[in-house]
Amino acid sequence: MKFEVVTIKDIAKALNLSTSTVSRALRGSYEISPETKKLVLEYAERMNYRPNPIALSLKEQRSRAIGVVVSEIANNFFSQAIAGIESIAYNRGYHVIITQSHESKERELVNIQHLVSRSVDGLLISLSSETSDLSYLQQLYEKGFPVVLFDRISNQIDTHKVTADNYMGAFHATEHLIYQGFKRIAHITSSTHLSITRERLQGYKDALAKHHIAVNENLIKYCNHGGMMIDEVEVAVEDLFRPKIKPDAIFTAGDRLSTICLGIIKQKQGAIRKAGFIGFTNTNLADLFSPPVSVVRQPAFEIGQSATELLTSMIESKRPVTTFETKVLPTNLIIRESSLQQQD
Amino acid sequence: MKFEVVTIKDIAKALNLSTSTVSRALRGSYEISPETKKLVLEYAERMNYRPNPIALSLKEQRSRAIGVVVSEIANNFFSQAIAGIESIAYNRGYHVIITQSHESKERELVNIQHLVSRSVDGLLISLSSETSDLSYLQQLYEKGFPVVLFDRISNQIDTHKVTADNYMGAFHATEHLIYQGFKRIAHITSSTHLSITRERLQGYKDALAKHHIAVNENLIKYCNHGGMMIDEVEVAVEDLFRPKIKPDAIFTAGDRLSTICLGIIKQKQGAIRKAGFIGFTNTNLADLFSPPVSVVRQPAFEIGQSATELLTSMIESKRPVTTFETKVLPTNLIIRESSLQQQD
DNA sequence: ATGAAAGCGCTAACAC
DNA sequence: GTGTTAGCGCTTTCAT
Repeated sequence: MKFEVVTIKDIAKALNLSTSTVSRALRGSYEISPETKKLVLEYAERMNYRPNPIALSLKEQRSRAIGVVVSEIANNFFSQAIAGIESIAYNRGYHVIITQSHESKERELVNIQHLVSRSVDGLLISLSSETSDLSYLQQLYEKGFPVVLFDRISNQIDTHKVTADNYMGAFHATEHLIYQGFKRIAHITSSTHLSITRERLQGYKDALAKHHIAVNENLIKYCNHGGMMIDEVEVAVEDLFRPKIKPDAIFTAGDRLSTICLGIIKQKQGAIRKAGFIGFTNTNLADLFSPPVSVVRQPAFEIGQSATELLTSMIESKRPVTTFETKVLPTNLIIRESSLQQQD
Repeated sequence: MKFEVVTIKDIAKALNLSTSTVSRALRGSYEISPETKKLVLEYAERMNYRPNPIALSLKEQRSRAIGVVVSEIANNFFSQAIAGIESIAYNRGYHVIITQSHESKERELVNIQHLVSRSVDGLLISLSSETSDLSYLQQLYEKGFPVVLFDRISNQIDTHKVTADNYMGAFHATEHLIYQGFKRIAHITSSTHLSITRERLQGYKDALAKHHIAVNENLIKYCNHGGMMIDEVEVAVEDLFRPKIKPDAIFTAGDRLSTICLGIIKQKQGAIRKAGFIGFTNTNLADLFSPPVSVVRQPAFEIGQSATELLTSMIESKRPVTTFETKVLPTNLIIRESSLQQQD
């Protein structure tokens, strides 16, 4: 069952022209006489003709659509990044198709394959926390398929990349805690497969080192599902606070991790409540928390925009692109109550 | 530039068969000899053959994909609903294409047209707050195109619909405030174009009526952009608290509206702080707020699931579907501190 | 059991 | 300036 859409053929028949003439008239070819052109255009308008993008994709092997793969749209960072992606894509004439990997490498692969076979013209990817083997993506990129990595990137692939300055973001957050007088700063982060994990971890460690605080591996907890499983975070927090000597501050490395961790802390009350807290998150609600929460905020919208600009320029480039850039955008340290030393 | 994908033609050539034989072998037709079948299947496997979905869509006028149009994915209700949609769609073999209207009726229309012309097999729509004229959608539905409305529905179209019980949700929220002793309960809501606005408003009014409290139109504020524009909400809150006699409680009718409103209240301090508060929102962070915020929570995931089940059954139905159901799922009133009467 | 050919909607090289 | 034709990848009728 099809929904009676007008095709070029219908117009041609109605106007006693050939399909090619109609096609040419529609796209304003100079070879067509003004009268015919007018005739066709008006009729098409009247019949509400719309070119069939599927036929176009099949013919031209392109779709004027770009595919996006993120782990989770219910994540402030990603929904803001997607807004940035759409803002650029739409006024360059691209549609945006959003898919989620839910931090699963299989799902990520399925999504990528589906998007590619649907002839998206390029891909914007933030890797799942499970992904360590990028060979599939690598093959794609070697065949010249335009891919831009953002947020969670990888050096296994040589292409354009856009991320926040995770290292400095973590460094400044940690240093801020140190300046506040915290001594035993815990770090809760996700899988070390992720570039963002490694960068933030390094920033944390280097800040400690700068201030002559020894890194204590017991104060670093890895939640490999990045907050997708609450239990994992709960165990991490419990582990952190079980020993006699407890951390006096927590620094979390991700959106979900931060909010889940705050929830657990709130629930557990007691000693934990008193620890300082700062986390990477793009929530707009941090102000509303009790206490208001200090955060490292990423320029999510701008990251989305920048990645999309690079992608569309790759797509539209005549010659294969061979030199790539990695854009690193500064993060924003927003200090609220949660990371201040309490005077009691 | 295409990415060297194997086509049926390639296989046919390599195996000295016709494309039709290969096609049939691939789909396991009984007319093909076991040997040929085996040969083809193995070769296809080896070459990593994947049918081209675009060609299939063009041929079959269907795509095994469903389109989703929501106002904003950066909204807890919608991202949860989308998770529900995906959970059903994927194991019925459908892909999900997500688009956002950003509460703009033009954008909504563009998205719908794009999805339809891309041959999605059906549409899951939550209307934008600007949408009042559904004639385009109506045409679609009259041609037999499967559409299911969810959350923000309309009686202009006779099809399957799934929503939360907005009326009762609002009724109970309001009644709860009344039981707490609040007398001047304000209601901040969005455009009356939206079904959810009207239903929640009615629930609010009826609860007041039941308890013999006169409805005061000055206590009802309409933010036509549903919280997309902060200013609008700010003006509403200011209007509410400018008069000498101020409201003693606020009941907000939407996700964004609720959180923005809380932000404004927090910022303004003073008298407003003391008002009771409850709002429709699906945020998981309400517990973390100060004070913890009472909410009306919608079964977003289940709404998404249910809508998708109805849609796929419509898509797969042999005969045109003529009787439709409207599913109404109960909301969940979660009482925390913000809506309790303070004893001071 | 297999092949040839048409057709889904569109464009473009090649006539005339 | 306009028409004819082939082809994008696939399925399917119709021959054989």
